[in-house]
Amino acid sequence: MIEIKTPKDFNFKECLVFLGRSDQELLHKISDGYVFKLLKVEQELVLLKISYKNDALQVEFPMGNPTLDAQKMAAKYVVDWFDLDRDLFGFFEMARNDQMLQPVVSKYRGLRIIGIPDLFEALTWAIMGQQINLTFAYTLRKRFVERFGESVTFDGETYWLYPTFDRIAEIEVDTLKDLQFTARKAEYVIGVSRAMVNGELSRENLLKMEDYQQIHTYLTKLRGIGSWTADYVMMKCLHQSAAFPITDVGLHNAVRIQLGLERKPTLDELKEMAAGWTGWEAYAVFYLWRSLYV
DNA sequence: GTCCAGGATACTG
DNA sequence: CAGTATCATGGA
Repeated sequence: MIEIKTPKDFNFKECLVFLGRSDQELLHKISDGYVFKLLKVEQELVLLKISYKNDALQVEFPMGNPTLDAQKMAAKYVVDWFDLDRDLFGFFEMARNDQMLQPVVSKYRGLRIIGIPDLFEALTWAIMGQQINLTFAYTLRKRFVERFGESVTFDGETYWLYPTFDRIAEIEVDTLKDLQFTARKAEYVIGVSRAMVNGELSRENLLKMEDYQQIHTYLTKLRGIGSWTADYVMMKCLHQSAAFPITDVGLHNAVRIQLGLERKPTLDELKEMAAGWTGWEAYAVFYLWRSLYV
């Protein structure tokens, strides 16, 4: 077992609410306060059993202890997944004086952006979610994972890995259409896979840029990646706290509900509301999304 | 049956 | 350049 110290403002229960938002989720399981997550590190399958105790995440390895290197990689994944390296003080200070964020932040304080550390997963999940409702997006993802992902069954439970880009790079559009992807989405997903096989597109390369605008411009040049998808990926995978998917329908609904509006806010109204969020847009959006899950 | 979903692109005037 | 059609299915 390893122990990962959590920062001062960390609320595991709130993170669990987010992780448990879909009953079609198969990339992790939540049971009795534990999160189970299968990873492949250093060529070995590693099952994590994560809980929270004594201001730390406790990570157990039910399938047996992996090598020390693999344990380190797993710990890195967890830090990344729960955004543990971030100091949220600035966000809370900003939100304190924001009429819309204040109640949301006080309600869910300690929630962190639950990320998607794998770039391929972040990009393709975002593509799957374009234009359709979340329920159907999860249906698509479930089929995608069950068809192309690797799995292991342990103690009566089956755990899945997200498919890899080299696997998807070699399939055809029609194969994804069978899973009810639109032809366009199938092309986008396969296109992204092939760009990653080339090595031109990688998380490492994107993180080297370390400038919001440069990453955004690079991503939106890829077919199927518009502004919303670029911001979503920067927010969920690249730790860009200034990423702002301002056209997001979920954001619009959350704002409408928070402000008691009968209609959705306009783009100009959103820009005005968010004027003070500078540098914390991603967290503002994530907390507003959280407000939609009861 | 109608309308809208965690949008993006191709086409039209 | 802005506006419109298309995708393709599920859930309310």
